[in-house]
Amino acid sequence: MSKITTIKGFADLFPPESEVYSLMEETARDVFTRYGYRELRVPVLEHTELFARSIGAETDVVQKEMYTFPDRKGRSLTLRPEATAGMMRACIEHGLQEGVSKYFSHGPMFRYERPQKGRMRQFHQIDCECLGAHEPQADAEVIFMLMHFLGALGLSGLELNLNTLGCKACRPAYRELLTAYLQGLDQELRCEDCRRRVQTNPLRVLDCKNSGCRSLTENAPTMHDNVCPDCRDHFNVVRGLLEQGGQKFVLNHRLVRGLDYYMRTTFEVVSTNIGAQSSVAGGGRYDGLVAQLGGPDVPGIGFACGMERLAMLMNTTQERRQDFFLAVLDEKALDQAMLLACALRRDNKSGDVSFAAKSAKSQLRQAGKSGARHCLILGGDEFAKGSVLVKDMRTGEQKEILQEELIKALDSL
RNA sequence: GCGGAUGUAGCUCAGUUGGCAGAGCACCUGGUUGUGGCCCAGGUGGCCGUGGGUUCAAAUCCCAUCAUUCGCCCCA
Repeated sequence: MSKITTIKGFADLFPPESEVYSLMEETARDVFTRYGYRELRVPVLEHTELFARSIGAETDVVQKEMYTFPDRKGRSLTLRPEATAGMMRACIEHGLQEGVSKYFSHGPMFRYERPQKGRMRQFHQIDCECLGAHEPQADAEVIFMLMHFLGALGLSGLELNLNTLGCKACRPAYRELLTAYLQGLDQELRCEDCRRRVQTNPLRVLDCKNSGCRSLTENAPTMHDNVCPDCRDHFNVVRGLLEQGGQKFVLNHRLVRGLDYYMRTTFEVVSTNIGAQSSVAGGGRYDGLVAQLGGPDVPGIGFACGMERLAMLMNTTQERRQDFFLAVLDEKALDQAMLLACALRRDNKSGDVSFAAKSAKSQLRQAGKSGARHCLILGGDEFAKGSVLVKDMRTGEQKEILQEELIKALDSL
């Protein structure tokens, strides 16, 4: 019989790693709530069209990375490759309130890519979306919040990259300008991919990691120098706010995001020491997206954090702590022991109880490994007296205590 | 989709020129009739990824295949 295994690019998370993910989720909730965000839970499966319309039909994500399949009635469904589209869909479907709405979410996303370090086919993101604010103060707040969150996870050594992508008024002109510039040095472009990109997505040439391409585009016109006055003013306010707030950042004119809906402010947080997949969070403004999905013309800005990548940066040494381990030395006492343990748990104590009467030595060993503060020993003698022997695992002191006084005794020890 | 590396015990990995399948950690039992960590003794645990080939003989050499992994692409 062949073994059934996980699907390629899908992973089981055991402790302590699973606990790191819980910690990230709790921290996110704690921090985001302070900024007025509330949780939105949306489905993992959506109509394919949602993603085609929001992310961009020409992007790699939509063209070759989605888990798309027909349901039993032939409708095309897709496992979400990112969170924003579904959250926008939900907001539109249930009617947006006037003013600003702030939502966060977290959960699994799916992309059919070749797995590698920090990249799974099922991966997890924490997302924040702020709708209804076109002002640059909203951009700055979102960035402050993201950095606050990453700081609360105890991460350091991260770099915030910032850029503006212009808007639908000024980006087309820049795109032409850049294309013309790139075609001027077409022969010298070293990498194959960039030759193709000049045609399909010229902005991506700026983002190429090939050092030859990078030096060739060193003097290319930048979006930043070619945005319209409105975009320039917007970006300057964002930069000014970050500076005043003491948030360091790097202006990176090569920062071009892969999803079509981004405009104006974009940002990305990178780490230098987790291998090739260095981007741990990214986001930006997407003012046209809600309208594009059939909703009102409401502006938006948000970001996504890659939990797998954050996990690589967090130290996973969380010690196990329990209040007790209940060792049972006599078969007669097994039932009573289990009931006693449950009573302790109802009284907010945490701990394990033996289901089988084994040697004192082996159970003390087990108690030690469980990290229990006290080992409660219930053998034939204690069973007869209705008591329990309480051993302090740190000092080794032990004391016999009647079972009905146990709860009070554990508190005072 | 393209390249490179690796598959041997639960985990991390040795395994020489082709010659009985190994270590450390973990786990279990005992040393102590009912007392952990340290120490000591013993023990469980393997289709050597899978299928074929060469050979008297294959974990080892050859072919295929699957899986994992690191890069590219792309993205969080």
